[in-house]
Amino acid sequence: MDSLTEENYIKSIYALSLATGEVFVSELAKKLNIKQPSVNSMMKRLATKKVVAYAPYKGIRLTEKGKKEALSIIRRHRLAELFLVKVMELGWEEVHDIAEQLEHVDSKRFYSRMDEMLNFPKFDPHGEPIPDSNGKIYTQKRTALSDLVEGLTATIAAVGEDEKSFLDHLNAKGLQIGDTVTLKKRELFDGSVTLQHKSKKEILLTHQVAERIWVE
Amino acid sequence: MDSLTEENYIKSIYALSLATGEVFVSELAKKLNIKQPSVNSMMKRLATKKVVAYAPYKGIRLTEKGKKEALSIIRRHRLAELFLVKVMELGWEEVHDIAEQLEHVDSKRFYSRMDEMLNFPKFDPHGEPIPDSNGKIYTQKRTALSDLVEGLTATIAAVGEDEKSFLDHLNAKGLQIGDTVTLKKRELFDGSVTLQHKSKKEILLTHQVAERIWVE
DNA sequence: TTAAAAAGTTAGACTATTCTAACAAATTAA
DNA sequence: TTAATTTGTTAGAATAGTCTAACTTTTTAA
Ligand SMILES: [Mn+2]
Ligand SMILES: [Mn+2]
Ligand SMILES: [Mn+2]
Ligand SMILES: [Mn+2]
Repeated sequence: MDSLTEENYIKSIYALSLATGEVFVSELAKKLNIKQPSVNSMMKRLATKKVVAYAPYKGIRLTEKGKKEALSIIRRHRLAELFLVKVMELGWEEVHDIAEQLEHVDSKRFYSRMDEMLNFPKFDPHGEPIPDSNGKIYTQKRTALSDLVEGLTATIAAVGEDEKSFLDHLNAKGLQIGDTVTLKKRELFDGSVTLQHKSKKEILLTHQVAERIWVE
Repeated sequence: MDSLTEENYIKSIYALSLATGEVFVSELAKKLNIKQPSVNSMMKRLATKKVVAYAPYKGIRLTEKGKKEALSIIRRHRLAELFLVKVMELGWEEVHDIAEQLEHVDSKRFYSRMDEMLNFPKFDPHGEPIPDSNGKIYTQKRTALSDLVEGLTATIAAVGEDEKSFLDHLNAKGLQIGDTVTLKKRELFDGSVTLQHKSKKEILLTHQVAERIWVE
């Protein structure tokens, strides 16, 4: 079994390698807020455990075993987040930090009961897909709200971040998963967008925020 | 803040010192399944943190601060166990191991929501009192089923152990918290007892089992 | 194609936990 | 009240994680 620390490394490697399949020591170090030499020695350890493929000066990539483990951790994290929102009625902005801890709980029963109580859900409270128990995960290219064509209407499907500060911001703007928005105007100068919201209100979002909202 | 390891020491010290107020290095070592020198060095550390009062060759005792921390951990453990049984519908025999992990989750919200959902419960699934958020805990002398006078009828209030193997045994015997039993006969030879159960069945328990069941 | 700059490694050190071996104090038994 | 036996402590070592300092390789820019 992996330690909590190892699980966190694996999860981060998975997230960072989604785009290109590989990650660099420097990226991992920044993401985990630790120094490069620490990452370097952990990679040697994970390589010994056959979780990553790693050769000096080359990028890091998860092995099939490593991917399986990553998806299992992500499954637990997202299932926990949804449970906290649906069953325990916490806000979508306060569940990530708790799920960071619950994802390391070692108990098949705990998670299978969550899964049952939530009726085998497919998405977490932030719209992210929940891998199934075999590690299969729903994926499809998504459109960022910042790239939506002017004049078009779309539905908010997911948010690309679940940090409290970002979600507090969306709460303040009155935006939620499932909301329908129409892109009224995109400023050429700074990429900020003005939305027409179902609430009839016009909402202004900076590019930084709009690019973290996925629509379909 | 205390580490998970420190929390486990504190909880064990509390449990072992209930009777006399103090614990010995050897007892703690046995309970935690670690060697005496490890306990010794941890006691030095906890003494520095003012969690225990400790002098070489003298017993260990929790300070007021240590007791508060112990009760807070026990509260989280028991709240979690009850939540797992009442909300997640797990069996009383399978919740202890999960609660051992959940008790270390650092989140006021998580526990206050459990408390609310359970309507501020006073007892856990094993009949043990749940300390309130100020650390107050209900206590009263209890009678062991093994000490019940022959012929008397009583109600099972709690079980003194929540290990799966013990609870599986009670499940097999058909005994639960709240059940009314009459002590039909106590064998002088081995202290085993025969009960008349509400289910009309007669149940035979060894002394070892009967002394771990509290009645009132 | 050199010279910076960036990225990655090694070496050595430190904290948290725990262990074994060896020694000391306290308790128990003869 | 000696001699065992039990309990507790010290010393020294090991593993998991991390860090800083000092290189080494790669990459980027000039
Ligand atoms: Mn999350
Ligand atoms: Mn999420
Ligand atoms: Mn328990
Ligand atoms: Mn219990």
